[in-house]
Amino acid sequence: MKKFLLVDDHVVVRSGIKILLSDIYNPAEIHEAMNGETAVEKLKEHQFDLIILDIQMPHTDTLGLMEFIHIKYPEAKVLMFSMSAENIYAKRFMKAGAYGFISKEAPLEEITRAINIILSNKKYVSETLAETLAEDSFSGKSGNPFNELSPREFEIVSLLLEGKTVTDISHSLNIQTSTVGTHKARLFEKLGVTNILELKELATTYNL
Amino acid sequence: MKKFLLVDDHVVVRSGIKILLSDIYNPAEIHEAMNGETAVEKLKEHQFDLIILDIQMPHTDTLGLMEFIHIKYPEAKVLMFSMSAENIYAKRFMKAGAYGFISKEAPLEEITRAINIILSNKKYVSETLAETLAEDSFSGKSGNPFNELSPREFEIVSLLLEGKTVTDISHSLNIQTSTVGTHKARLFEKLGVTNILELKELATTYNL
DNA sequence: ATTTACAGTAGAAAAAATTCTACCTTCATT
DNA sequence: AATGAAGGTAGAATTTTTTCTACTGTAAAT
Repeated sequence: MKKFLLVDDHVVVRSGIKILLSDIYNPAEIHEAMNGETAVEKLKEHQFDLIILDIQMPHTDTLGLMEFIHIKYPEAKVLMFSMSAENIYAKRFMKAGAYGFISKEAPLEEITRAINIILSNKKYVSETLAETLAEDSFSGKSGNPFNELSPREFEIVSLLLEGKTVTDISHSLNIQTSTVGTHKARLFEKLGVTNILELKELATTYNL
Repeated sequence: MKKFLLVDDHVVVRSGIKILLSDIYNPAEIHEAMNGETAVEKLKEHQFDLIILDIQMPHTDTLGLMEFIHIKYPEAKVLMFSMSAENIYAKRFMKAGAYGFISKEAPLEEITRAINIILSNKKYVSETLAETLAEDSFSGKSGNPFNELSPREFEIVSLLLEGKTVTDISHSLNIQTSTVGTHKARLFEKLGVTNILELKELATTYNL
């Protein structure tokens, strides 16, 4: 009998996945956790075949949890479940050892397919995500994306995250606004973000 | 037999509510819609006892939909379902004619209770929300600064928080960028913030 | 009935940010 | 020694945002 762990803070979502799961695997042993803490407890008690992990939960560092599971319980396969579609974090979760990444908006069949693929020990990623991943597996990038930044870019990203404007920065660094602008554009490109809010979010996940 | 309509873009959420519902009312006729458009079609075809409406759906103006239902089908009672807890939107939806407002984080019993109360023709609000509503119905100020915003300002603040630029907003709202700029400046002033990151922080504090 | 307050709008001017191109360095690789 | 990639810089042109002023309608208040 397959053992599952659902980690999500919403009852209705857990219930929904539960029936989906018991439609595919019957009988199935399904455990639930509504936060990271409970999830860790459950992990101590059982050995799961599949963990379905919601990406956004209050008071929970999901990326950290993902890494923890990968290191401590490498045999447990994790499917990340995200509210928003192709989430900017997908890549990072895959690198942290997730077996799959899927959006809650996905049709039922795709979710089912993802679960089946993972249970047969293969990784699941959507087509679009697969492309993105393939792209930089060549360039061998890994780990914290902020490490890719040059010293100057890092300096600027820090000021940007403090709410400083391009002009502020150009003054305190005694360079032209266009120079700051160039750095900013390059670092946005490197980090794969398109605006300051996304940058902030990314920085938060890497607790910068 | 009771007739229900579930409006939510996530399959798993709909499934979750569905089993919850059929636990309480059996038999029950349950219809589903994954966006506003489909919901409107369903409304033409059936007369529902209860509509459960997710507050955040892409490509859907849920507040507008709520108002539409209230005007066009005043006998249909709507329970708003929100991802985040005591959400700043709650009040607006209640004013737009919703019969209840509940968080997806709420325990099962509370969701059940909410549904039952509404089906017996009474309004349901959580204790904390009830307080908030009572509070500023006679004493002007409430703690939440977002309540000071005008409808238009609120609309704009939401888009800003999604990372939309002033120009984006001016297009989607069909107004001048200078107009959006004015709204933005006024709302920054009202909220006491000076940049988008502070705005985001404030919004997070108030669970928006 | 008149005033006052607020919300929504925008034109014009000014300021800020972005984009594009390009010029130096430095440093590693062939 | 030569080539090339990457980092830091900026001028110029362009686009976007901000600021300031001001007109309008509606709703509450005197």
